[in-house]
Amino acid sequence: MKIGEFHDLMQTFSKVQTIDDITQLCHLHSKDLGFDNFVYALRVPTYFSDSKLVLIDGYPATWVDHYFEHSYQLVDPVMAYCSKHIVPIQWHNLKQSTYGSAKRMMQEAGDFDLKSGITMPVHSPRGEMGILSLTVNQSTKTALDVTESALPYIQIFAGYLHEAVRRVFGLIENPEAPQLTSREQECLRWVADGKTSWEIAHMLNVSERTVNFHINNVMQKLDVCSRQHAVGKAAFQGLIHPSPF
Amino acid sequence: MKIGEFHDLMQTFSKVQTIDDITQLCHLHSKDLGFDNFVYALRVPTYFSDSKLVLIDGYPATWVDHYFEHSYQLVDPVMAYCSKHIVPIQWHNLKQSTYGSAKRMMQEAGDFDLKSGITMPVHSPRGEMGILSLTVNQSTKTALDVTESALPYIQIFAGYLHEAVRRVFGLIENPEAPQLTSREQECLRWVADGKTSWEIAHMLNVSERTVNFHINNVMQKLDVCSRQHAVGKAAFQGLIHPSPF
DNA sequence: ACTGCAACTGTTAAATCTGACAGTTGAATG
DNA sequence: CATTCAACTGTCAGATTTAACAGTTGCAGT
Repeated sequence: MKIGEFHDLMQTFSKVQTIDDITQLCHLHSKDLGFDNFVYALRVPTYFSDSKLVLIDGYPATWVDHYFEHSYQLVDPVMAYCSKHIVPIQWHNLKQSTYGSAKRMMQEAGDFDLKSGITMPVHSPRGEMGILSLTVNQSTKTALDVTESALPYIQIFAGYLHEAVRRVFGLIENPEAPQLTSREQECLRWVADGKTSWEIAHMLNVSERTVNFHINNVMQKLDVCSRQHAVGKAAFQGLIHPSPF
Repeated sequence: MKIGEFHDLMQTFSKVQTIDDITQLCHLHSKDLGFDNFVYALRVPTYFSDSKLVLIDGYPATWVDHYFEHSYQLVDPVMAYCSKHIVPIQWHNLKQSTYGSAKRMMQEAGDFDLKSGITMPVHSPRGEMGILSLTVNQSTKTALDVTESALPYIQIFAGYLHEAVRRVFGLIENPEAPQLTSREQECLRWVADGKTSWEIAHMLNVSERTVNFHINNVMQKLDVCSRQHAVGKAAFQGLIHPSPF
């Protein structure tokens, strides 16, 4: 398929309104690219101590259960790759882990018909991470050719898919995100960099009271009652952008 | 050009060792796609109150100076788009801002021959944001066709470019990142979520002293001397992953 | 001229954190 | 069996933050 056509096809993602529609499209497009199965996982951080997981897949439910029961996400070499990179990887090009647990996992995946595959990580502004994997039931030369030639396509695929899921879940706009004034942002940034009120006051040439005043306003706007939490929550919501933009 | 060929071309990015090489490749590839000029900007957070900016471009230096002198990054609609999205945008599809300043900016860009363009944002695991813009000196129908058909290509282009720059700057692996024990991570996460020592102690069923002990260890490992800073620095270095992975 | 709002300032009591003191216990490893 | 290391615990002085009190100033838009 020509890339222009494929790109046009992907625009269907920009209209959908439900997860079911997205699932249908994923089934369709992964078949088009010659794959037998797919899985898309989106991690949406809610707090540091918690996050939501959105799963869209055609995987055997038994495998998915098995995977999370054994906390395989902690040893999965695909996961390790995804948390560091932004371009796709074919499974057979992953460095073979020396850990027995990782090896065992990949073997068990094979038992569930997940033999060859390609995975594309997508990272978005608030730290959400999406992972799209496309799989083939075989590990023949032909199967590897399928993953090879899918390299460019999966990047487009994963991008529009990820954007669609973010849109459906309301992750793009964050209407609740409070507006911080520039002075508030400034103080908060210095707090996040470990400065005390006294230090910030001297840097900004204002009184310590003023610094506390601004930080207090920040804490109220963020609905928290300590600086630590303010830093954590703001970092989370992307409210403190590193300068210059 | 076929996408397979284009993808193979992009693999040249995975070998380069210097920014100069990368610049050459960008010149080459943007010409190939029918564009007159390009700019790639990478924001690398260092602290919350500071970040490094890597610029790779063929833009008129006078425009770049002009841009930063007037702090246009704060009103630039392209920037605003990039900080929220992960798929490319053609400039003529950007919502026209009601703010006079944004409109004036786009007009001035036109005076510098930046008339039509397409931009692709790339976000990576530690919050670095890369922006690749390809431009045409005209705003004719033909120019818009160039941007239109570049939509799929620029996604591949930006991905491999971004990965190359990250590699060259050593942003992928972070060898200095200290290892936190599981208990230390646990405490730190709760701190980032705004809990006091007393609260954490009760949640973990240990004494308050123990919580302080762990957090103290964290602070030493991170070389900081307050909880705020620990949270900020850890969030920055990606040391506290939201569960489950 | 009136309104709204960001930025700014002083004081004090109570809560919380920081850094210093010095250890025990249990699991894993060689 | 010796060693290493994560996890755990107590106390106290001094620093810092939090939450409460009540305002002034100057700019921008209606």
